Amino acid sequence: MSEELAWTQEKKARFQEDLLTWYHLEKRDLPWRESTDPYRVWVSEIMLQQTQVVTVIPYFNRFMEWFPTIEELANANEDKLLKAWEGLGYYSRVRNMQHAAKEIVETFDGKMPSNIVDILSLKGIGPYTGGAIGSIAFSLPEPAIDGNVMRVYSRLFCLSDDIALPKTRKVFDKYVRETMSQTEPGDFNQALMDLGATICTPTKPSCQTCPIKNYCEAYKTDMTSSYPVKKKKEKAKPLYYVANILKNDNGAFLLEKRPSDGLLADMWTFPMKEVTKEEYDGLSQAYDTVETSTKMVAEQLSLYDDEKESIKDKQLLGIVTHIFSHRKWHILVVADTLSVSADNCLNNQEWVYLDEFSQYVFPKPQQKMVDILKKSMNN
DNA sequence: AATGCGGGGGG
DNA sequence: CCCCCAGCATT
Repeated sequence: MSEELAWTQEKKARFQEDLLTWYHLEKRDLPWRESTDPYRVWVSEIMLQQTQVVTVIPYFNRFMEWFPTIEELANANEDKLLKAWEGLGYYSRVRNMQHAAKEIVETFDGKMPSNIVDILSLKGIGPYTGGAIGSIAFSLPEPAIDGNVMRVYSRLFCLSDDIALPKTRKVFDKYVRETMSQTEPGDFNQALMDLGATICTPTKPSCQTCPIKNYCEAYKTDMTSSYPVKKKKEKAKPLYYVANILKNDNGAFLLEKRPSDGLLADMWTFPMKEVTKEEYDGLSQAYDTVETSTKMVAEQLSLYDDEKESIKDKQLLGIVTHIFSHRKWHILVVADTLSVSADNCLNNQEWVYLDEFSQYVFPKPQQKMVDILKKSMNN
């Protein structure tokens, strides 16, 4: 699969020099690069997992204001913590980070440990993040292999291993470990990330301006478009829902807290009921036609069996679609046109006024539903 | 090794 | 509509 690494020591040194020189001239000016404080490096690297730089910047700045030290992160209120991450996705990242912060306070005197074994022992810190923290904050000669680095190295050495496979990371680990700077590992790793983000891009890489093109096997053979090799992922499975917007006599809306495990754990949404594709199609048809169908709709819907008597009229406000990694949600957003009484909600539910919504943590699909609700109220 | 876990951008 | 971007925990 992979060819032998046959670079001389001299070639490795020139390669590192060329890459580092480029980085020192061209590196992006990013808030977390103002210092190499381990906590700032840690927060930024966790946020940057599966998330683009432009998205992370405002979240990072606010997070450092809200939780300036590891100790304050360890003691942070859970709702505020989740609020700091709202909209960023992969919410277990921030839960794991607080878990690790508590470990650091209890076991490591409140300071990020400076050896790679202890760094990697912390919850939420795997090989990539551990290498990034170790190299940037503590100058440890550890690789930090993310998707950018695998793309760069797959082209550099024409490595055909499928980067979607877990075992492939070990192949790249060997190559990066053998070619990386031992004196400036942090800058070397960040240079690779910047190169992957700005020059050695997934499509149409800017090879002419690449500082290491003369070392690149794929560039020499005009094969950059063949790398990296990556297995295609499965399509998102469609799921269908009806979200019910209920307003009580006081004008508050019913929100529901999702379970503590699984997708969007502990976050708030309008109550949602999963339906089959056939029910979904039937309902959207019914809503689209006439009022005479509303009774049928109410019967089919049966969102709240207890209150079925009160479901007299419903209105389709809009449709929300949202794509996750493996699922695609199709949501009919439905409002009751008649108020219901202000008592009577389940343990995981609350009646909330619109101007209080900002105090609740909403995932993106819910934010889209709120937008639809607000728009309908302006009409 | 396979799966679950969000959300963004561009063509 | 399609495509691309992906670490870590869990099992």
